[in-house]
Amino acid sequence: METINPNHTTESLNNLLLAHDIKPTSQRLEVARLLFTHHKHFAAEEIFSMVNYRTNSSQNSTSRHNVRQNSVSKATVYNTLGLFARKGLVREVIADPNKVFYDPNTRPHYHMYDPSSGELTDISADSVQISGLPAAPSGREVEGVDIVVRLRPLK
Amino acid sequence: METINPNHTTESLNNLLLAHDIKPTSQRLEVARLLFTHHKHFAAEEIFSMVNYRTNSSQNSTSRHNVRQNSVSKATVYNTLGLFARKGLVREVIADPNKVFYDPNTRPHYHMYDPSSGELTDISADSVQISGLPAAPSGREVEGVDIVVRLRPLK
DNA sequence: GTAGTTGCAAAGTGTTTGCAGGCAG
DNA sequence: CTGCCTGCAAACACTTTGCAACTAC
Repeated sequence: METINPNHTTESLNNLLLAHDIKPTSQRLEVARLLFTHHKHFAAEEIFSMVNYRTNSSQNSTSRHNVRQNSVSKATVYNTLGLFARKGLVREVIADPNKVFYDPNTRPHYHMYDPSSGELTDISADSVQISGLPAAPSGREVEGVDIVVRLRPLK
Repeated sequence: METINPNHTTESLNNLLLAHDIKPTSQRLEVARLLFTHHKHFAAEEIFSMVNYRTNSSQNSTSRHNVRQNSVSKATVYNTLGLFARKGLVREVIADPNKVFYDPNTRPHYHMYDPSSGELTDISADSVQISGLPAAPSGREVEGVDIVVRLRPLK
């Protein structure tokens, strides 16, 4: 289900952050790497534990840019994710009342969610047509339209 | 914004609960009354405080069915709302990561949410057309499709 | 130096649970 | 009597905050 995209070098992640007006610190790069090398939606707690209890397999031996920090504090993970979301690098997905998912895909698309497995998958916006949604009331504008197809196990 | 529908007598609420296989206790009737006499979406905490810090204006003098309890505990409010949702009396709306809204309208419809005001309003399903959503993966079925039009204040 | 960043622990918020007592059939 | 219902307080999960130490330009 989860695929790895190895096309993100530390260099390109660096540029990605800079392009979004985010100063690339080693912690932020750690979090960004997780988000952008896995095609998957993560909750903050998952990111926190992945960053801390896992040694990244690639470029662990001869990385010359930074001393690899094996830990990013919880506060920093949350702050970083909030920052990424504010800067438009990732998108928050509200599908489960218990946690926010962070989605590295910021282009319009929708989601399918299975609460029983916690699995959240993308639905491409290309095939989906919606019409007839009302306009925003005065003084406000539409920020986005979220669609969540909610699944349950077959009886 | 909020309208009162006085058409729910204690009697009809009683039948409503019974029809949904819920034993009508005085606490459950309190919660049901709140949900069904206001055309509004409530969060659990709101219901908790409304039930406890407000005297219901109607039928306070000569109600002969139950001694009016001026308080419903927090646990009971949450248990009751969970029960109502499980039994299909109300619907949970996941629009805000901080709280679950309970919607007395269980027929298909969508929502518009303004996080800055906390206001959640209905969008009738009649006018909205969606097509192209993928089928559920094997072993699962679609429980429902949630659409949330997310608003923000105009700049 | 100065401003932004980090980590820790503590606090906070919404929600759930364990359990003893209560009430209804 | 028996089983469900209730209320309290404690526990919980996720997230935010205050603050002192740190780092980079």
